[in-house]
Amino acid sequence: MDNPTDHGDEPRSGIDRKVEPARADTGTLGKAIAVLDIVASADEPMRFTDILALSDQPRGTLHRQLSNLVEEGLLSLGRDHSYSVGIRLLKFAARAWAGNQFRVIAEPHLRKLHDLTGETVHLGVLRGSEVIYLDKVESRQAVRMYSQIGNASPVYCTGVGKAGLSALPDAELHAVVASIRFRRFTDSTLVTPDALLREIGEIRASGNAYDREEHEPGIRCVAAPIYSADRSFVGGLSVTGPAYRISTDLLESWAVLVRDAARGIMDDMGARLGPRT
Amino acid sequence: MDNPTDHGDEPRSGIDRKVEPARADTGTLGKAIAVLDIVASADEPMRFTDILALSDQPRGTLHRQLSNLVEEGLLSLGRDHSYSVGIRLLKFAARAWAGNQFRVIAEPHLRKLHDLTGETVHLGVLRGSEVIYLDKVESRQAVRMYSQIGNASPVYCTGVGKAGLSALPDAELHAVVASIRFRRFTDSTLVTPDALLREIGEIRASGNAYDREEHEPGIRCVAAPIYSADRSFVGGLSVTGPAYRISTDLLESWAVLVRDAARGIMDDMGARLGPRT
DNA sequence: AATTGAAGTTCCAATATTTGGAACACAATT
DNA sequence: AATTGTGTTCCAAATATTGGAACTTCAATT
Repeated sequence: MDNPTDHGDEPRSGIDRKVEPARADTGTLGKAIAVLDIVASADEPMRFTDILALSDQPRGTLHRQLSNLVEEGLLSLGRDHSYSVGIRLLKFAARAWAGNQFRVIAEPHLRKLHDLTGETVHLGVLRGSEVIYLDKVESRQAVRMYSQIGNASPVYCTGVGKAGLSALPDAELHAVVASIRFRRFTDSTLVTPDALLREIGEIRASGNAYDREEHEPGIRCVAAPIYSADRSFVGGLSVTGPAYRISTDLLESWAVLVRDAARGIMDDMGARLGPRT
Repeated sequence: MDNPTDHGDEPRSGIDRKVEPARADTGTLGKAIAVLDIVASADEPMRFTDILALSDQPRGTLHRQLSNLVEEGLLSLGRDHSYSVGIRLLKFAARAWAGNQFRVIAEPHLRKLHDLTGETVHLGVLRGSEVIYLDKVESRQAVRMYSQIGNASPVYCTGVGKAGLSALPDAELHAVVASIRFRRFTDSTLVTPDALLREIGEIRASGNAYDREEHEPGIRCVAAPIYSADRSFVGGLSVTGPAYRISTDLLESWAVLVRDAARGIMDDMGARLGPRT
């Protein structure tokens, strides 16, 4: 819940002062978005000097970039000179969500899976070494949905993440795994590339990924991968619940349901996106 | 859609160059975001040529801009060469929402207002001539929340919008009103600047704005403005319900509740944002 | 199967934009 | 009043963007 989008790093260069480029060149836009990302990744509003310390830009340059971002509504500048993410992004995101074909297609399947299991169902897509949650169906909607949708979690300790990884071609899989900065969330968290790759192998064989309290203590889930034929799109869905209520056996009994739902979604994607007439 | 800040030079120059809404100059970033906005404003994925027709950029330029946006994850490019809004924006928006101090402060007040009235409560902020909804509390959350949050509606035919307008200094108010392109949604929609300004006067006097089926037939609401002392921030909140259930008298009886909630939010903002230590 | 045309992509010299160091302004603190 | 920390502005030099034209790809049509 904290690592920024940057992946890709500089293998050598003993000093690791700055993060950044390594991405294909996106010019001026890329630099501006990197600044936006810095602000978005912080837990609270940042002041100019804070951002200056994290970006490796000179003062004058950073100042103009921030001004432009504010002018465009992508950032908002408080009276106390603190920058936070702008509401214009909400508008863009509402469009991104409503218009996401994958999500729209998946929605009825998520509901059905929720009806069958009675537990929370998640839908997510891979983005670099993160999973971004696209949708969620749960019984009690007392908890705010926004707390989950759009949120990013690590690939290596979530069911949806590992399911997605299992669908990647080996070359991409290894590239992603190599870019992961492992962090131990619980006693069960996989914290080495080897352990993760071994598990990916099992997921490929069985068709299901599990999160055995690897991200949050007391939370388990079973997941299955969803992907387009050419792997240009890779994600997954999962059923999640508290360990005290969901025994390992019960969880495993849902595996086939989750696979079926994933299969159904992929069939629908093929039908709707494939022919394209 | 924003008011042009002066970038005064070129006093005369009889020639009218075709270009642009005269926004303050945001350089390369602004052009890229304008392209993003074109894609986000469409109802379905757009192909290169469609975008080309709406942007007044040459092919080569537009192509690079799109490539950069895709590379940054702000757009996604389908196999069929169609562009749609990228999921990275969801991640940014999740941060924008979770971190929005105004929303966080307002939330308990929204809930209380919902408890008192039993109807749907909205929270929104002004952005140019639009209202962007930040939060929503309703009884049945069966309807997906995302369908509302982040969505933009016109200022001139929504309760929150008119409430917000009433809190603007006259200069800004007139600038915004002048920029509105009125459209008739229902028989009751206000479609002239004069009618709108007259109503703003009444709202300023009474402290409450009403939407009397002006945006959607059968939907009424009562709203009140929320604003910071220096008007750097302007929004509103409202209670909305179906006309068949909410009589005009009932709606008016809630006016004071809505004003009280707005007052409570502003007090809390003052307490939390004002001192700032 | 070959042809055609529309859609998408790449290239590169000319041009406009960004860069970044340093000076300037403002506010809070000593 | 002086000092320090922060935010803002300025402008010549460096760099990225621009946009017309050529090239490629794909699908429809002959």
